[in-house]
Amino acid sequence: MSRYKPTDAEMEILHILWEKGSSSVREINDILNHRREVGYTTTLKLLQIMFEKGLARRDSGAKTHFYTAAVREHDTKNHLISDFVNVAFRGSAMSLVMQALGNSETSKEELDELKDLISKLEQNS
Amino acid sequence: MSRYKPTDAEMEILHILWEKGSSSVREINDILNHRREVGYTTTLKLLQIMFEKGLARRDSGAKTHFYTAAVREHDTKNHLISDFVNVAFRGSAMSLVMQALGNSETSKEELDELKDLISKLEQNS
DNA sequence: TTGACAATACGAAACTCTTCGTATATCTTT
DNA sequence: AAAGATATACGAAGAGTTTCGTATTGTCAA
Repeated sequence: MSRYKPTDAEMEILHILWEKGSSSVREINDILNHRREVGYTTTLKLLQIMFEKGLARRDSGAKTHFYTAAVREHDTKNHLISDFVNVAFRGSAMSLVMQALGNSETSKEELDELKDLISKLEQNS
Repeated sequence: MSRYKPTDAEMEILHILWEKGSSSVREINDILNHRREVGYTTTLKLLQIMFEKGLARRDSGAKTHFYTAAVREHDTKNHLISDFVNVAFRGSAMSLVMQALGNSETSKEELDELKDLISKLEQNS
C-alpha cells in the first residue's frame, strides 16, 4: 500500500475532483482550460496515470469514464505539508507557520480563527 | 533576472551553504553523506548546475572551488511557500497555516511565540 | 619534471513528467 | 447498418533531474 505524492498537475486535478466529485475527462478538461490551455488527451493521460497510481478511481461503466478522487483531501495535504516542511524548513513546522503568517495578508477574522485554534491546542497540552 | 525554483536536492545543499557559508564540494559532499550516500561527482554536478542557474556563486581562484549561496534564505523560502500555497491550498495561506499547526506537535514556548507574532500583526492592521 | 593525487569538466544513462498525435473502440443518428 | 462524432488507448517525443563513469586539468612533492 504505497502512497504516491501528487505532482502539481495532479493536485490541480485532485482539487477539481474533491470539489466537483465524480467527473468525466471532458468536464475536468473544460475546467482546466479556464486557467490555461490543455489538450484533451493530455488531461486524459493524466487521469489514466492517476488511476494507475491509485490517486483516482474510475467508473468505466459506459462509454465515458467517470473519475473520483481516491485519496482524502486532508490526508493528502498533510503528507504534502510534511514533505514540504522537511525539504524547505528542515522539519520545523513552526518555522513554516511563522514565515507563512508573516508573509501573507491576514484579515482580522482569520487571525481570530487562528487564535481559537491556538487556544484549543493549549488546552490539549 | 529570472528566478529558479530550487529542487529538493538543491534545497538540501542551499541549507548547507546558508549555515556553513563558503564551502568546497568535498565539504558539502561529506555533510550530505551523513544522511545518505551520494557520490562525489554527483554533488559536484549539482553544484555546477546550481551555479549555472544562479542559485550558487563560486570562487574559482585556486584548484578547489568554493561555493556560496546566491539566493537569500528568507526570500527563497517565501517563494517556495508561495508556490506551495498556490498548488496545495489554492492560494489560501491561512488554510496552510491552520492545517500545519493542527498537524504538528507544538510546545508551549512555540505557541507563545506565535501569539506574539499575531499580536504584532493585529497592531499593523 | 614527472608521478601521484585530488579536483573539475563532460557526457550519457535512467527516470519521471507533461504533452500530444494517431489509432482504435464505442455510441448515436439517420 | 453505415457515417460521424466522441471517447479511450497507446506510444513516443521533449524537458528536467539525478546519478555516475571517465577524461582532463591542476597541484604538490620527491
